[in-house]
Amino acid sequence: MSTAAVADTRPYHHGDLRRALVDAAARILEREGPSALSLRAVAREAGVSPAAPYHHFKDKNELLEAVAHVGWEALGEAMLEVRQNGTDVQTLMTELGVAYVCFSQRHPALYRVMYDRSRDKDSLPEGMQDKEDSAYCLVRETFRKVAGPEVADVDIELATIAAWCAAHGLAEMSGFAQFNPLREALGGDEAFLRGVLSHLGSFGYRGHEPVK
Amino acid sequence: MSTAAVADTRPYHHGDLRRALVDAAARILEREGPSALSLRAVAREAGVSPAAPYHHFKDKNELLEAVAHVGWEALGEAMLEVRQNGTDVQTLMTELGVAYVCFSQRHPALYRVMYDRSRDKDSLPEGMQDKEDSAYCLVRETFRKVAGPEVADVDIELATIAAWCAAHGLAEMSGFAQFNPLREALGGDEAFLRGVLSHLGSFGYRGHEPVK
DNA sequence: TGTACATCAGTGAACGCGCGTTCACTGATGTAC
DNA sequence: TGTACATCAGTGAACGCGCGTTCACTGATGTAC
Repeated sequence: MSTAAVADTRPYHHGDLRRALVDAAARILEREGPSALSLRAVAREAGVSPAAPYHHFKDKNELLEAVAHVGWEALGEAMLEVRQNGTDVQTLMTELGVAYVCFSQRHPALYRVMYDRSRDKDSLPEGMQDKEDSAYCLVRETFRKVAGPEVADVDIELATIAAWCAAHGLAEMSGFAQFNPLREALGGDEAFLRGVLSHLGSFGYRGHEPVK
Repeated sequence: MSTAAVADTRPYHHGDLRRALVDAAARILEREGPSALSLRAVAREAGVSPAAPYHHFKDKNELLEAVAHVGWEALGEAMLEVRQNGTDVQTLMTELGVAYVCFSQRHPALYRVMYDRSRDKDSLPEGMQDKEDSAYCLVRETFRKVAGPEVADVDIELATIAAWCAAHGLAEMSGFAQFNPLREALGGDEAFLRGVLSHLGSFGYRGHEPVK
């Protein structure tokens, strides 16, 4: 009884407005897309005045940064889950790519914010290449295993970058209408993704070509 | 003498304002980036009132469409130039990729507008896959030559899409700061691009793998 | 060749809008004594 | 345990801004006769 009133009337202090704002931003992205993501809209969605966010973020930029950060974490988790299904190391690469692209398809607006911010900064999120448990490093380690110990680090790194670029490109383009006939011919979207990813560098491949 | 006055005073009617507006838009993109590209800014840059563009474009959307169209044409031309240097068909693929990425580096803001519009429409520019002389078809034909006649059309198409995705991904990511050490180690940006492009699918490669 | 007139391609002022940010404020919370 | 007070985290009104678009207009051009 005594708690009923408390549940009804929102307290003046929110408790964890910072997180609530980031969540609200994510909801707006899912619902209305990146162009609707204004500071005011986020505050509105969180049920708070337009000035409130300034107690938690220096400016709009910093809020977007936090949103993107959450996105990168989620993308990393989605990719790390693939590891569980202990298949052979060859198909693992393709499955990582599929996981990457599927994430971008599930959260297209969030993915766009993530990359827009990266391009504005000309930088991937900090630490992505270094943190041992990052998705990027998982890809690199997978290449390492496939390649064997005699392959130079440079080549592993280049292959990792190439794979990451391909996944990003496919993430942005996989929905294009031009691919629909092919997608249907192959029996659905995932089959299409696997098809594309497994044809990376198909015919131009010249064996492992070390950097001189 | 009689023409001096004409040269000084701009005539009331512009002559080719449509083209002038698209040019102005391109200039703004080079100078200030995509976020500065408003209809009003374009009109200002072209030296014309904010209402003038409406005699040539239905709305802002249609103007951006025209800007993107010019961009795609230019990208196509840049790639078709590669054909001239009649090298072997293997390195041709890499060089096409380099041409693609270099274009995006020379015109980053324009490139961004091009792809932003494509994603909004979920579609590459119309006819890109069909027009015989398009860059996309050049890539496909190149794959065809490398692969030989016994390879199925589906596999050629998938390989083309994969290559295009990789080029797009690299175009958007090549400037990232994380890659600077590697870029310098390889001796410059073009070497870096060639390195990445030539490592596409390196170790995951399982030979040409036909779609069942 | 001249003239009337329709059409085209501009002008410039105005519209309403949502934005990011700032400001003085106030209610709630935590802490020192 | 109570109280004074600093600090924290909200409010809501206001700021100036640039935007896309519309409107009534006007100057220039082209055409029919």
